[in-house]
Amino acid sequence: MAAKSLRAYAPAKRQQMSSRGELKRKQILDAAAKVLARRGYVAAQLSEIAEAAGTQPGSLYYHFESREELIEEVLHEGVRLSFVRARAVVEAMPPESTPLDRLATALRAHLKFQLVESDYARAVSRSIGQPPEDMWGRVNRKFRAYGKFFDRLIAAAIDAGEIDPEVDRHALRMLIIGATNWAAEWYRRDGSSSVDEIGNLLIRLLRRGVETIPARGSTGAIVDV
Amino acid sequence: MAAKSLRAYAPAKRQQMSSRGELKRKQILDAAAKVLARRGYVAAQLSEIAEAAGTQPGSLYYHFESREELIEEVLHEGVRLSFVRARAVVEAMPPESTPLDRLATALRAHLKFQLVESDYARAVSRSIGQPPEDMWGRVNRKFRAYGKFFDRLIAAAIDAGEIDPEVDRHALRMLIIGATNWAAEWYRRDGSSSVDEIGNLLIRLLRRGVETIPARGSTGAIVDV
DNA sequence: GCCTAAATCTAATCAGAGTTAGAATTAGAA
DNA sequence: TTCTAATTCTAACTCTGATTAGATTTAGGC
Repeated sequence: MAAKSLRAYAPAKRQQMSSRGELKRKQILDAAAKVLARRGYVAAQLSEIAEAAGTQPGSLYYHFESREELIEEVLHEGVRLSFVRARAVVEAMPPESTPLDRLATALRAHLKFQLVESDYARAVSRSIGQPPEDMWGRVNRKFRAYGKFFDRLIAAAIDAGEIDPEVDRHALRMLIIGATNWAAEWYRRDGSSSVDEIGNLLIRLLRRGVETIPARGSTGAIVDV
Repeated sequence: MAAKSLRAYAPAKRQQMSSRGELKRKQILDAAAKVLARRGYVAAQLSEIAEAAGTQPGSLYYHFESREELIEEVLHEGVRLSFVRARAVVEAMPPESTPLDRLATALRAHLKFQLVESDYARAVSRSIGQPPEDMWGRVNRKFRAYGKFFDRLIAAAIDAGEIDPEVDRHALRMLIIGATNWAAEWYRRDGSSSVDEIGNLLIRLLRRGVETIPARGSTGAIVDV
C-alpha cells in the first residue's frame, strides 16, 4: 500500500503524515506566498523562497513536485482565502442591509485583504497574467467563481434599484476589482494614502457613480428620484 | 571620428545612418513592443522578438547593447507616446471646456490608447513593476511626469469646484489610472465589453463619484454649498 | 539505546535564454 | 565590376536557476 513511499504525495492524498512535515510544508507555502507577494510569479525564485522558509532549495522538492506546483498551490489558496473572507464579511451583515451596502462591504474587505492582510491574496494580484497558460487557466477558473460572487451582489443592487440598470455590469465589476487589484501594485511603494482612504474613495466612486439619476445637466439644486 | 565603428551606437548619437539599419531597428522595436504587450517584461523572450521582427536573436545585438536596453527603450517610448497623445487630445479641446471635461477626455484617450491603439503603451502597463529596480526607476521617472499631468487636471477641476475638495487627489489618480491599466490585462481575453463601454462607465464613475454634493443622507432635494 | 522511515542537505546535473565571435552576405559607391 | 562597410547569420559559449541523486541527519517506535 505504501506505494512510492518517497516523494510525491503533494496535493494528492497523503497518509496521516507526521505533523513535522505538515508544518514545514505550511512554512514553505507561507514563504512562497510572501515572496510571490513581493516579486510576482516570474521573479519569484526558489532560492529566495527556500531562504525565507529556512531551508535549502533542493529540500523544497521533498514537499512539492516542482516550482510550478508550489506556486500554483499558493495562488489557489490566495483566491480561496479572498473568497472566504469576502463572503464571510457579507454574511455577517445584518439582514436589513441593502445589496449596495453588501457590495461596498465586500469590496472594502477585498481591498484590505489584498493590501495588508494576506500575502496569499497579494501573491495573486501580483501574479495575474504571468503564469503559463495552463496554470493560469486553472487558477482563473476559481477566480471567475469569485468574480461571480461580486456579479451577484451587483445584480442584486440593480434589482433593488440601487444601481442604474443602464450600467454595464461586466465592465463595472472589472473596473472596481481592477482598481483594487491594481492598488496592490503601488500601495506600499508610495505609501501616501492609507488603505482606508483608498477604500473610502473607491466606495464613494462606486456609490455615487452608479446610482440612478434622473436628468443630467444642472449644477444647481436637484432632485429626488 | 568613426570611433568604435562597429556596434554600440544604440540610443546614443549615430551618424547619418543608412536608412536600412534605421528601418530594421524600428522593426525590432515594434516587434519588441508587440511581444511585451502580450507577455510583459519577464516573459518576453528575445527569440520571440527576433522572430516577430523577421530576424535572428543574435542579430538584435547589432542594433542594441542588450535585452535590457532594447526593452527599456520600448518602455520609454510607451510612456512618451501615451503622454503625447493625452496632451494632444486635451489641447485640441475648445477653450471653454471645463477642467473636468478635459480630465475625462484625457482619461478616455489614455484608455483607448492602452487597450487598442498602441503596443508600446500596452507594453508599459503589462510590464509595470516587473523590470529590475534601476530600469524601472528610470522609466518611472518619466511615468510620474505623466501622472503629474493628470494631477494638474484633477487640481484644476477641484479649483473649478467640479471635484469635491474632500477627495484624496492622490488616491483618485491612482484608482482611475489603475482601473485603466488594469483593463489592459483582461480586455481582449474576455472581450465582453467594448472600449467605449468601459470608457463610458469609467467616466461616469469619475464624474458622478467625485462631484461636490451637499449633504449625505436624504434622497430628497438638496442644496448649494 | 537501536532501527527505520521521514526529512533535509549537499553537490552535481540540466535546460533555457542571453550573449558573443567570427564568418557570410548584402547594398551602395567608385 | 569590384570593393568596402554595414548588416545579418550561425554556432558556440556562459550564466542562472530549476531539478535530481545520493548521502546525511533527525525523530519516534520497539
